[in-house]
Amino acid sequence: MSAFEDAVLEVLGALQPGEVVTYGEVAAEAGFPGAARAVGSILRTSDANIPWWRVVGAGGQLRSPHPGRQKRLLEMEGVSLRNGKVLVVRNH
DNA sequence: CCCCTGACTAGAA
DNA sequence: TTTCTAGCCAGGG
Repeated sequence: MSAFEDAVLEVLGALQPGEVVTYGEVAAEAGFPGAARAVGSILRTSDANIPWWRVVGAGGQLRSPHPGRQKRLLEMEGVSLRNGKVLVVRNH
């Protein structure tokens, strides 16, 4: 496991229900600003039990390969969506 | 070391 | 508003 993956998993593990973050934010908080794309790679490959549905693209877009499932999971946690986008993402 | 891929982004057309 | 382009980073061949 790389230090990068470790840091990212830690950040994701700290997320609470209803808390949504963007790929870029996760990368930054993990200490690798600019590695948003690499964060996506981890969600795509990692087998770890991580709350992947709480990670969205910039602007609240659902970029996962299963937007329907993601939307359902988010709404189940009380996150409101509008046109397939999350309204409030943790902003800078 | 080179080249390509992708659950990313910001900015220009 | 939608589409393209050019940077970005970690992985894999």
